[in-house]
Amino acid sequence: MGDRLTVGVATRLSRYLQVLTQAKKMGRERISSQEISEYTNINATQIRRDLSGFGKFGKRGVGYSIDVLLAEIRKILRTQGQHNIALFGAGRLGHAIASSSVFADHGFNIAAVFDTDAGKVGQSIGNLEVSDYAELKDVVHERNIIVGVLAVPATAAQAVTNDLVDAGVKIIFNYSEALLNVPADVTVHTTNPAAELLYALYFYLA
Amino acid sequence: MGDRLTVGVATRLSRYLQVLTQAKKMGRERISSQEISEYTNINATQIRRDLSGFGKFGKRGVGYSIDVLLAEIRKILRTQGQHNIALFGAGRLGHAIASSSVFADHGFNIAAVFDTDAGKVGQSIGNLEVSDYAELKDVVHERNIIVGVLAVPATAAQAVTNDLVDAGVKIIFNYSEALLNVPADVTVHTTNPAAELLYALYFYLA
DNA sequence: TAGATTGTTAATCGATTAACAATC
DNA sequence: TAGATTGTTAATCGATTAACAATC
Repeated sequence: MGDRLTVGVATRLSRYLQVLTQAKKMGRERISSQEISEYTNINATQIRRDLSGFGKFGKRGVGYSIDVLLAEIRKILRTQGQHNIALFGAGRLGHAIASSSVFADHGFNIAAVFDTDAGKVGQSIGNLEVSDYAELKDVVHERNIIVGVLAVPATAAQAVTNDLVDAGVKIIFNYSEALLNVPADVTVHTTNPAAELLYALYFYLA
Repeated sequence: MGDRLTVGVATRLSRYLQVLTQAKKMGRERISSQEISEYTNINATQIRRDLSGFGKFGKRGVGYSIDVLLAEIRKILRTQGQHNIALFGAGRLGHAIASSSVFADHGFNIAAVFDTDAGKVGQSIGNLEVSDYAELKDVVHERNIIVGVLAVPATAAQAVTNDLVDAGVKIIFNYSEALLNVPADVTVHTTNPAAELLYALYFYLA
């Protein structure tokens, strides 16, 4: 099947990957659809159905081998390789992101850090140095950066976005609350913690 | 209708609220279903359908008044009041969260900050002081804290979670990558930036 | 009036769920 | 063998989409 996955399937497979990665880190070797369900809030039958569409990866009465499932899902999502991303903003949030393993665990390598504050150029953040913002376009091309992660104030987000779009980046991950205007071929993901809390709160109060 | 919203509707309404809040901040007064669609990636027809189930909030040919829609959705989600939350972890991520307006914008007040490192007690973070972790249970009750936000290392997340569950907190917002075990009546939301990137990447590569 | 956008219908597609045989 | 869990079916429900009259 060279068919494109539906949005729903791709989203769910990504979430299984997240759980499997973490379960492996915790030393687990096998996992059942029921357990994945508890961590993702996705129905266990649906998990089995999603997976069985691509092959028989599990063992009845036993569950799924985490290594096998990780490899299979990465194959399906075609995300086995390493991908370079650039981080914008060397403030507290930028440092927190750079020092976290959450991107590295999934094959995303932070290949550059930028800050519009020229005074920060050359400062180190993790094992990287803050690059000169003027070199954005060159760095994106040289290091084949396909994702821009925005850890900048909301007031600066649109300007950085425009420069990223200009440089040809097609995926933007927005940690600010700004609403970003981009061309139709650019994808923006805005993190949304308060909205998720409101939703949890509704079911708590109701 | 005293009926409970479906999970899907509650999720989408929360996302509309996020966009409306930000659009208002940017000085906008009106917005169309098409614009909300561009920012949320939710189909415009579905947005109108979600809203029209509760009343006729828009004006044909014009769009929706942002103020009207904000008030109506808050009414529907019953999230008009202020809610107290507690932040765990006074590191870089904790500071970034405390200094952001993302929770305050939606009526969430950070009423306490804790850190398991006793050396940090009394330090200020924003206009709060880090409280003594030993007082967790008392503070949760006194300040009526209903959400715990975890900005702690993955290795510490389960222990803090257990203490929160013990103190009666039913909603946990997990910024670490740890898989948390909780009783069935406790809701955990784990942020998942890498999984969302994987999903965006699939559609970029395909 | 002309243009824009809502509110609503109807048709289709995907998600959800229960149930259970297969089998490890 | 007994217990557990997958793989799969079938039935239902909600999401998605196109289309368009109503109306601002």
